[in-house]
Amino acid sequence: MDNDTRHVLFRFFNEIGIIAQLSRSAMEARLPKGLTLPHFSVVNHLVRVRDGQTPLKLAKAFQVPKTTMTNTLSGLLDRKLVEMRPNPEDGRSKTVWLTEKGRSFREEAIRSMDPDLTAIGTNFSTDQIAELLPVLAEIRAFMDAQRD
Amino acid sequence: MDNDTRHVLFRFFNEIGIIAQLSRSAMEARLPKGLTLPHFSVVNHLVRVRDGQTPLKLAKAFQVPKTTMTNTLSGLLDRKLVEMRPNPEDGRSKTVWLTEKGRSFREEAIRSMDPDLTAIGTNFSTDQIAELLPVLAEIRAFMDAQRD
DNA sequence: ACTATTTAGTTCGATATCGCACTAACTGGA
DNA sequence: TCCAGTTAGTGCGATATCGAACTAAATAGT
Repeated sequence: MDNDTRHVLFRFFNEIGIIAQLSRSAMEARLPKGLTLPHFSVVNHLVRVRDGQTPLKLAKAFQVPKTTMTNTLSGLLDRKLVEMRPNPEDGRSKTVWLTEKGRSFREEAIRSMDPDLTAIGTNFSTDQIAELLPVLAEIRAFMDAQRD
Repeated sequence: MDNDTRHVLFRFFNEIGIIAQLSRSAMEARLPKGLTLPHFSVVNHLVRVRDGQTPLKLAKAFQVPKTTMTNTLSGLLDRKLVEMRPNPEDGRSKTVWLTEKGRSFREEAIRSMDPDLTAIGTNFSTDQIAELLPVLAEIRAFMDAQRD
């Protein structure tokens, strides 16, 4: 493999990693103490997609081991942002539902992140960022398919 | 803030986060058991930039708390991939140096990642990825400046 | 020179991630 | 109707991350 190519890819993943790290800590700085990005992400996912999903399905959606999802969900349960109900279709399983508190937590969190997003939106062309999305999505999909 | 804009930015950071997660686990799958991405990154940094830096300087370069760097370095020390020497310019401080084992570890690690990088290099236009770098670097630099 | 403040690094405790192993429940084949 | 194998979720132990508090050394102000 070409040395320049390797270098480009290394830099690419390096930039990606740093931005991910910075955005994560920026988001967590806005969340109530004790809540992390995964907590928000799960609640957000339940709003955007739909609630009532099983923990395993969530673990797969976020590509984390199910033990990690168990842990994340227990934090949300402790704070009553979600609740569990039995899965009528499978006695081993559960379903995860948003509470009112969970929905308002999400809205509040999104609102609190607005200043940071606005800062980026005003300093960068949103169109330019939007143009990155297809490439990023392709790369993400490819890597996702590779992992196994 | 415009709802569409918010959505674009959310998706952007979401894609970034997923790619970071996937690339991290892909890399770690290639590393010797017990070594993580930060371990590799530090060794790689010492080769690319130069060794003999202080732990604090490394912590700042990677934007992690110094306690995290202490922990990462202790893993590298245990495996004799780096060694510490006193800092002649500051009695409180240390300097971190690569060992021969550290250098060959880095080369071996890079070699072992080649298949994965090649897969991406052949399925995507490297030029296209290279074009993303300036934008990503700008965003990274902006966010970096924001955090405080 | 002396003291207060700052700085480099570590220790400690809390929490997140995640592999392994376990239980309970479902499924498929005789 | 059994039983073997699979699947959903959890408990536990190991390690990573990181804030708070500490020690030792440097520095700044007087």
